[in-house]
Amino acid sequence: MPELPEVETVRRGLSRLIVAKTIVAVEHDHAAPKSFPNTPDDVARFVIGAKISAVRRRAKVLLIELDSGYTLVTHLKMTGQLVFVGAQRFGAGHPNDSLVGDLPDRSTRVTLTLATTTEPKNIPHHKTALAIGSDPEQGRLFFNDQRKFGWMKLYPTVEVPHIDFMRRVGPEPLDDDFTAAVLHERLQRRKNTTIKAALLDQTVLAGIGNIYADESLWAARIHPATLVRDVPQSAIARLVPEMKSILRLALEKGGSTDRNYVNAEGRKGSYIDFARVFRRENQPCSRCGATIEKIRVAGRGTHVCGRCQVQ
DNA sequence: CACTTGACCTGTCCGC
DNA sequence: TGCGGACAGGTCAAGT
Repeated sequence: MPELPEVETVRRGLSRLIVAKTIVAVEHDHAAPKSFPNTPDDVARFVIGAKISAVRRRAKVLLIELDSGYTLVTHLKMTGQLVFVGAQRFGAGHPNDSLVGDLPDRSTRVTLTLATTTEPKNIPHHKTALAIGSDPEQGRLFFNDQRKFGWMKLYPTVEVPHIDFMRRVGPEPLDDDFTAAVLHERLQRRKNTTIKAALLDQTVLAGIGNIYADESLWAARIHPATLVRDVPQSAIARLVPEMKSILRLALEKGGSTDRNYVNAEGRKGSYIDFARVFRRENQPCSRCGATIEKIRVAGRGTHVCGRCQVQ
């Protein structure tokens, strides 16, 4: 469920909370090796003692860039969370809009302990933790994931653009040069599938998942089950600006918390309160008053107004 | 190549 | 109250 607005919200939070901090220890759940597949040796050499230089995003992928020349590439998939807990908050209470209790919990896959330190990196390879002398621990970054679909993986930074997913992924919908003409062109390869399946295809465009596909198609009055070849260009011309404004509003609201999405501080997003169709089955359509239905399109639960979204 | 379906997981909800 | 099964959906692999 973390889609573009959720992942971007996490990125912004992490940018503020963890950049310029040094990773002094790494723990991970050995029972879930796919969550963090790197070897202890690589972790000791390229993660421990490295400083976080930037946090970037491409599509739904987060890139935690280290000054060691390596990047922690992270995909939250459906139930992943990246939550920073500052040292001052250990043992403190939790805010009302928080979804996470004391961490780590049983969903925790990876824990990065962070500190502010200027010590030179001279770390024996066999060490898994860096002695930091009197430098205070600044907090911990927890990668939690109930369903274990998500992962965090270390790549050389220069190789990140060559990862299969990165090479194939489509344009960012919020970029200024993403226009209806661009989407129309990208859709040519998926003429015989439904418009919803095409929007979910990350090689067509980046960052759209089930929530924002349904919301965008409602806004543009396009039925999700319409075949791409039957979607008129005028409808694509409506879709692109609607999608952009929905994604911008979702960013403003800190994303959508449907199940367990939280931002880098463990707090929920509130876009779902503004959603027009998502999770609103059996409620009246805010545009035409007909009852919103939940159907199945592209193998996904799909929310649609059967009256004002035309096929 | 285009397209669809199943697998990966665990927590929650529904019906019995 | 317990329990089996359906369901949730991002992406990749395998199938048609």
